[in-house]
Amino acid sequence: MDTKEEILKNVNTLFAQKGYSLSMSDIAKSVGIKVPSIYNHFTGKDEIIWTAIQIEVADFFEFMDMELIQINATPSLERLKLLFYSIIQYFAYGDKIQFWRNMSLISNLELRKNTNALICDMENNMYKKLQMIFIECLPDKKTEYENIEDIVLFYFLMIKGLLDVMITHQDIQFELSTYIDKIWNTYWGLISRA
Amino acid sequence: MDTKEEILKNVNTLFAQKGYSLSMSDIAKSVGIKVPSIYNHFTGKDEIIWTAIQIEVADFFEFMDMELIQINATPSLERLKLLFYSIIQYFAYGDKIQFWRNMSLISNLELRKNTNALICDMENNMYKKLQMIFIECLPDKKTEYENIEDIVLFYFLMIKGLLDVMITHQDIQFELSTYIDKIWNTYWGLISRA
DNA sequence: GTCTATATGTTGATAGAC
DNA sequence: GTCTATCAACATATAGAC
Repeated sequence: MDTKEEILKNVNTLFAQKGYSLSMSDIAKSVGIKVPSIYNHFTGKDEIIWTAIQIEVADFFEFMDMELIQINATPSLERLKLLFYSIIQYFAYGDKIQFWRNMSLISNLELRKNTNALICDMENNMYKKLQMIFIECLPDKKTEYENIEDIVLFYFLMIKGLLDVMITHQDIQFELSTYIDKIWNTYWGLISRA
Repeated sequence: MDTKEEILKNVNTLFAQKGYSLSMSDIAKSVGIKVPSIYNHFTGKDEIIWTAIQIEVADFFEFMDMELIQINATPSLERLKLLFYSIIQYFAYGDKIQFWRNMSLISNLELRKNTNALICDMENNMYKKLQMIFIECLPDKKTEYENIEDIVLFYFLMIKGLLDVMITHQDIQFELSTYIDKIWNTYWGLISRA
């Protein structure tokens, strides 16, 4: 792997741990080079972080697209559950939740604005795709189409809320998988009867 | 107001903006004193931040207790809605969402552990109190007691998810109040039919 | 209680040798 | 492409005068 890729890979971990306050020396140390060498690949710290963020968002986007294709193979009723668990697992792996959290808290205003705009774009795109999945998966239910919008919104909220819980409980003993099951069952129970 | 209070008040804003990476000179400048003067009131940066966090969590706790008392005056069915809007408004005021977000992302491991433990304690306490409100407010519904637990869990998740959206959309044009109404109506619609 | 002066380390970034 | 050397600015923290 070339140095540039190596830098970006390590910045992923460092940004998750320290957010925008990660230092150039942190990066250099993790890669095994000296600080000035970094400037041969990037113009500065902001460019490195912004690149890492763009890659991570694109990665998640790609992951979601792959998942949406894959779930076509499963029975309609199972798809939403499968997708839910996949998304949670994506963020649970490594430090991804912390990474995404730090994205929205960057103290550099311009960088944060760009980042949040990127996240919103991605979410709106996902929102539309999810809506189609929902319409497909809940055809025999009495759910009106206008309600589907709200139910998709809730699907997002549930995931966001769950990720928040996972952050807060990161350092303490916690039966996560039971908790996740409970949440899904509640959600499914609620929308099935709606 | 004495200097110590003034420091803590300003640290509240600074921590919301910069998180753990706020600097002693940031604090000094905001209060209008020199850095060494801060050490006459606190042993160091960690103590200041930890104190500010404890105060904020206690403040929220107190706020919730006051709200729980106040809503007794409203009709049973309106209580949960009123409480929902109150909580959202609490966090929407000033930089409180950012403050709470930064709490869970402190790069100092020990401080973060203590902080998250504090948050969990507070939430567990709130959880129990909310459960009682729910049992009181949904007596004529066919909701079984075991379901109430899950519905309260969802009440929390919905709020957490909504706060996440508010963070992501902080810098862009966004019809927040419409969005909030939509979420509440969906939630209420779902649990009313359950 | 607040200050000046200072210690000691770290930050992001650049110049220029190899 | 990587390095050493260097920079000015900043960090947390302390000693000691007033």
